[in-house]
Amino acid sequence: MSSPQRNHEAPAGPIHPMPLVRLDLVVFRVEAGILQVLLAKRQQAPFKGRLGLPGGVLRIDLDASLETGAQRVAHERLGTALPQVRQVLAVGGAQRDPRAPWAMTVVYRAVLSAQLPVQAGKRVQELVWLDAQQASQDESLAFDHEQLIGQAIAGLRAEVEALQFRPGFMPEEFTLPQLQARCEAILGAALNKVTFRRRIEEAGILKEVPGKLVGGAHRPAQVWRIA
Amino acid sequence: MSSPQRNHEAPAGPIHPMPLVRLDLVVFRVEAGILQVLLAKRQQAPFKGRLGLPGGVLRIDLDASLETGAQRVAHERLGTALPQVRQVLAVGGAQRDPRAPWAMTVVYRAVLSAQLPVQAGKRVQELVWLDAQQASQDESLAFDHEQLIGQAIAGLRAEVEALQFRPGFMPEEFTLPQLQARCEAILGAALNKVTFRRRIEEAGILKEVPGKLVGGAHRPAQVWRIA
DNA sequence: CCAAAAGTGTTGTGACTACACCCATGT
DNA sequence: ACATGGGTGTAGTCACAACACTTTTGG
Repeated sequence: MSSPQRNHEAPAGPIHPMPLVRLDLVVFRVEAGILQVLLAKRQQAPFKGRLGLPGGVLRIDLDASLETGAQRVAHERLGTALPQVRQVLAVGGAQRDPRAPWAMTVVYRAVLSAQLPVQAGKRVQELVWLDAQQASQDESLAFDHEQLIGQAIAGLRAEVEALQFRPGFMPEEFTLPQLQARCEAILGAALNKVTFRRRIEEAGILKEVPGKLVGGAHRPAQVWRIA
Repeated sequence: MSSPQRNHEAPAGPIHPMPLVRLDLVVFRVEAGILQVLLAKRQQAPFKGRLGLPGGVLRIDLDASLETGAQRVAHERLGTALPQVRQVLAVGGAQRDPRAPWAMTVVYRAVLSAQLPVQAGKRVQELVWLDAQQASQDESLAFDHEQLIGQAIAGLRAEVEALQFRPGFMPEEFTLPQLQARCEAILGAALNKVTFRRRIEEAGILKEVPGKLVGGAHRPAQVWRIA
């Protein structure tokens, strides 16, 4: 009885105009113990010349879903694939963007694991890494992007506190001190070494690789992998 | 309300078709110690006759923002205002809804505090309260609504565990046993009385009202208010 | 042998739980 | 007086943090 066959049946009721739907990206990395966020200098109005999140318009002819759309935007604007994007939230309203009578944005976040080379792509003048904590309070950013960054940081921190590491969060192989340092940078606080290792152990999310890695000029550390 | 002021300076680039944007509601209540979710029997294809989340199409001529749009849909479909709606997530894709070539949904959740009388409104045949936990695994619901319900439950539980009670979560005045019972129903687990009260105390989110309330035929309980 | 970082054991503290107990009211 | 649920005190347990310590490498 539920046989959706006719794909172009008229919607029950009048056809209403739809808003402009954009996809924006909050891309993080950890550099020198600091959580940084990737911002683009805007080439167009509004907020021309200011810094804002890289993003693009949803293309219903190209994107199979919101998430794959976010991946496409990453490719076009940043020239790289993003590991494990996660949705932050959606915002929208009539006064959001002067280029359209009604505009909304779906925001995704991702963490770059290694030195995935990010390079400016289509319609991006320049890409800049800013301290994420500072950017989340920087009123000079375009739109309400500083608030979106704050929401993205909150979500990322919750995930790290729960030790939910997705593939792509770290390089293929890494040491526990490296992982702990990364977590500390994201959380903005020091973690206890004993507790951290015990929780990792109990979570059972890592497995060791029977090989070692030099750590400068000292005792080498055990190498691990996710899952 | 907001007159679309034709700020149409041609968007830099071609104008792309936009998806159908819907707003769906996950409305909870607690009845007899069980967390329940409100579902509507669908009058139209797809999934005609099945149960699904009440929702409606975003109207850029009526809605100032996504959130106020969710409120409007609540009024139209349920005949009531929803206290403190919170966004769950947005989902969308090309194959989502046969009525449109590309459709997306922004999902909001809310908890009805008292017996706010919900009644079927425009284009709603019948409203039903189901056990929320069961509904989150009920494959017979329309679309992927059982997954959306699961996400909404997870978000609600996280909020309750953090003791983040918004106005409207409870009636104006209530007792601690009532609040604890409500939390237990939402979490689906018993809470320790001592710990619960100590955490409430430390959080400082409630204030007592110098008045009492009878609790059946026994010792009356202290009455509290939020904030 | 020394420095420095990796990794482990030990102890104290604080939060949660279980349990017991007192309090206030209606019958 | 008693039953019933509201409210509080006490002791045991568990997780975490601080600290000390051992281990392993390069110089």
